[in-house]
Amino acid sequence: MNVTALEEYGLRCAVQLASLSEGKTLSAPEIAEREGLSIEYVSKFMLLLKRAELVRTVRGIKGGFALSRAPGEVSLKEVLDALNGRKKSGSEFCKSFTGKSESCVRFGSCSIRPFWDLLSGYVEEFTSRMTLADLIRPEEEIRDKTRSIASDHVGQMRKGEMRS
Amino acid sequence: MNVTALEEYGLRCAVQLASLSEGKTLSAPEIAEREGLSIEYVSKFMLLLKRAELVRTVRGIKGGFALSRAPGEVSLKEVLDALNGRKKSGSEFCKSFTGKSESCVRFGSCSIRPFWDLLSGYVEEFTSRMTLADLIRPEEEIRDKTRSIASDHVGQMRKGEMRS
DNA sequence: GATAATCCATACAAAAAAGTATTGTTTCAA
DNA sequence: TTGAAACAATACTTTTTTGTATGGATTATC
Repeated sequence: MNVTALEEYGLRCAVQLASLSEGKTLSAPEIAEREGLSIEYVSKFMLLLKRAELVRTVRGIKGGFALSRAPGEVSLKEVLDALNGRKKSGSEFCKSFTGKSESCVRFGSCSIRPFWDLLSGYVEEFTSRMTLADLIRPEEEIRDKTRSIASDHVGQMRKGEMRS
Repeated sequence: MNVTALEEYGLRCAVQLASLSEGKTLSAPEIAEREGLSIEYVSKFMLLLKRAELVRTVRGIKGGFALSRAPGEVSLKEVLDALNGRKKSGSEFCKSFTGKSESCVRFGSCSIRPFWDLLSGYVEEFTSRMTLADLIRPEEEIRDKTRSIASDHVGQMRKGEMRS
């Protein structure tokens, strides 16, 4: 259960853009410098984010990258999904669920499915509600928001219980 | 943010052992059959679990594997850690924290560290408290326990707030 | 325009993960 | 005591991920 390089570095690059003032852009060399990554590698991430339309670009000399939406409107889940290029994310946590049911040996009665579903449910909610804007705020505030999300999640599980 | 093959398949094999009655063992061919995996592959997982002393083995014909402790005493975190062989797990979620601080470009002020820490804190708590015995109980009960863990987690974050 | 700095795209190389094969050791049972 | 079935260990192959290199397109500036 780990974070891929693409996710980690790509997200960090996206955060760099979040603290950019309106109208400005940041070039790949600048981002690479700030994050200690190669320019080529950064370019690769940014291309993925651009294709997902999370980032807009200005070409030519003096060009660069900027978020195409306000940082508060971009969830971490969107960024992570874009970087993973639609392979697997969020609730599609486990290999037992690659889309086709044959990929899961005991699709109907997978011993670990309930576990994954419950864990990934939280992860998905957390990443969906946390935005790029949140990441550039003081740690204390990130913590507050996390508590709020976790608290809501408990509430949702209670509702689910009643429904059943 | 994905689950490795080792984690998924290895955990499923461990769960097979959890529903085994006292004194019995399950052979690699049997586990492989039940999980739809190759015998060689299953053997690989089991070796890791044995080395972590989570599993005991009986050699020779009629041999096999069994949990070395009661299923309720084996946390999923222990199993997952054993399968990952001490690479990275739990709170050491992100690549920025591979042990040596140089591996993180901006160690003191990593933009995504607070986020990872908060998310992985939940994951760690969840996997630490959930046991192999839990996974073979009805989904409803797994859900109940999850809610309980999540609820405690919110409480702990509140305490953390007061402390600061 | 020419030039330089940038994005764009894809191809390539290296490393890690996933999965298989093989060889050896143990032990039951005929 | 011999054969078969199982664990033990490691080597090997394939696939995926990670990271680099290269060639082209775009545009500000001189």
